Amino acid sequence: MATRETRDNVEARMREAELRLTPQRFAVLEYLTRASGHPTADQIAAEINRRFPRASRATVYNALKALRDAGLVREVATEEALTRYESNVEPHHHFVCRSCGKMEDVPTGALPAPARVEIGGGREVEKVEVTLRGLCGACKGKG
Amino acid sequence: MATRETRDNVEARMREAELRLTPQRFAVLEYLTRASGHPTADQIAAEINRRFPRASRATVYNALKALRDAGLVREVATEEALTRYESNVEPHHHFVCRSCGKMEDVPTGALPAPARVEIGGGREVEKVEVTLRGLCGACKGKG
DNA sequence: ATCCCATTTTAGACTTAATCTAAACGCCGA
DNA sequence: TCGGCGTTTAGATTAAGTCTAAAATGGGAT
Repeated sequence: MATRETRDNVEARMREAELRLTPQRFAVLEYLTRASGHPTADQIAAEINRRFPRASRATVYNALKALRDAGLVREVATEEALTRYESNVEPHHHFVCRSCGKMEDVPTGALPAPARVEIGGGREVEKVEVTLRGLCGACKGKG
Repeated sequence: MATRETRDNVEARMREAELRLTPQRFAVLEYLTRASGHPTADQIAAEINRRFPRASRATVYNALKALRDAGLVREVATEEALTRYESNVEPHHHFVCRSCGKMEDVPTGALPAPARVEIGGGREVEKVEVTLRGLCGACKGKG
């Protein structure tokens, strides 16, 4: 259940971001604020549809896009999707250019990421993925 | 062009992994060995189809799966796919359980990942994503 | 309070990555 | 060489996400 405080806070954040306060958009942010996990767009759509049975997929994606652009929510990619392959199986990191999409290898030595990681919580870390994002040399030159 | 050395090396790696040496599978690994980038399954399929016009998508995916299971190729997820959302926009890392798929936040302080990164090559790093993968406490308990 | 209109929502078709299926094929050990 | 079983094939299917055009509406202007 959304508390009064949560509702007011969500509303304030949306006003501050100069986002039009539609009920659907509001519901998306309100749900994400109290959701403990990292819901997928589908899970969010299911929740929104409980209150707005006619809400379409596009509405949810539109809302998420607007909230993301406003810096109110964050997107996190998971591995269950478009995949790239390489035969270099030695440990290394990746740099992905946000302009041209090119992916480049980055030697492990370039970053102080540890081989063994202990984060507690009874979890067993098997591997660490580090992805750097930004502009590659070529795209940076083009302005 | 594949050199004789490359072909022999690819063949040896497949034999060592006890993988049946089909021409299509061979071509996939051979292509990945000389490909400098990080091709997608589609790009790999296009290349394979130049030599095997009747090769189907499933063949490419089967080959990649077999090579991945044998440790000869690595899969790298990119951001262009299934996305999860959260309203926590403060910097932090993620732990993803390979058994139940649950994603959990990991405080930045738990890892020595730097806020600013310099990797050279004229590239401008705008953000660093760190994803830890393994077994969560609950799944570890279930054996 | 009402009007207006740019923004947003809606329904559903469309795109694309990846998986599944069942039948035909072919690698490789005996 | 032969035969079994793993692999390939063609095409249907699933699923995430995008697109479109028409209808609805938030919120500033009057």
